[in-house]
Amino acid sequence: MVNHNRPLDLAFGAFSHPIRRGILSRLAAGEAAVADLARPYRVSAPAISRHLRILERAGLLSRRKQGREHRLRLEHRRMEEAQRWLDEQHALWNQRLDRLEKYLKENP
Amino acid sequence: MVNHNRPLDLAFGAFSHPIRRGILSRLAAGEAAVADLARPYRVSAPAISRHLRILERAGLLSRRKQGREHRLRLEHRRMEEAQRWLDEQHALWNQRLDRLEKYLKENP
DNA sequence: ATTATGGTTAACCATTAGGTTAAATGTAGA
DNA sequence: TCTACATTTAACCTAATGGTTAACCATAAT
Repeated sequence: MVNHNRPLDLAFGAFSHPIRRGILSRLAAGEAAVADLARPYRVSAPAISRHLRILERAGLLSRRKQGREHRLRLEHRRMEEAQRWLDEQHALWNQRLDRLEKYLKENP
Repeated sequence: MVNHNRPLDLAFGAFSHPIRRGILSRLAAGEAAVADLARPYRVSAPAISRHLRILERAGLLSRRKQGREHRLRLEHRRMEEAQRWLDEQHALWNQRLDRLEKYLKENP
C-alpha cells in the first residue's frame, strides 16, 4: 500500500504556499510574464523565480521564452488530477455518511 | 494581495505526502486507531505519529483518547475548504476557455 | 557599443519535513 | 505488582522551503 504518486505530492506541495496559489489564480485568467506575476508580492525576484520553478516542476505551469521575457501558462491537467483526488475523498466519506444515515433511519 | 490563508497552506501541505493521503483515505471509511493507520506502511511509529500531528495541526483530523489508544477521525470541513479552492480555480479557467471558444466560433 | 530590462543562478541563512533509535508516558491485563 | 501494549517525546541526521543580496546571462533600446 505504498501508493507512490510523486506528481500528486508535488502538486499539493505547490498549492501549500499563498504566493504560488496566487500565481495559479492569476494564470487562470490567461498567460503572463514573470514580472506580471511578481507584481502583487513584496518579495524579491529570485523568490518569485523559485516559486515558479516549484510550480513548473509540479507540472502546473509551462513556460515559453519570447524575446527576453518568459511567458507562463497554466497546465490544468495536473491541476485536475489534484482536484480528482479531493473529489474521490469527498465521494468516499459521503458514501459512508449516507450509509450511516440510512442505517439510523432503518434502526430507530 | 497578500491573501494569507494559513489553514489552506497547512491543508495542502498535509496532502503533499503519500502516507498522509493514505491515512486520510483510510479515515474516510471511518474512525481508526493509530496502529490501524500505521499498519500499511513500513515506517516507524514515531514517523506515523508525526504525520498525524501534521494532519491534526492542519485541522484535517481530530483525536480522542479512549483507554490507551487514540481514535482518529476525519474532519471534512477543512478538507472541503481545500476542495473548494480547487473548484474555484477550475471554474476560473473554464470560464476563460469558454469565452475563448465562443470568440473563436464568432470570428471564423 | 553601451546601457537598461527581464529573468535566473550562486551563496548564504533559518526553519521545517521526514526519517531513525532510544527513552518516556499512560493504560490494560496477569 | 509486574509486564505488555499503544503512543508520544527526545535527540539526532539529512534534505527541502523560503527568503535574502550579489553576480550573471540574454535580449532590447539608445
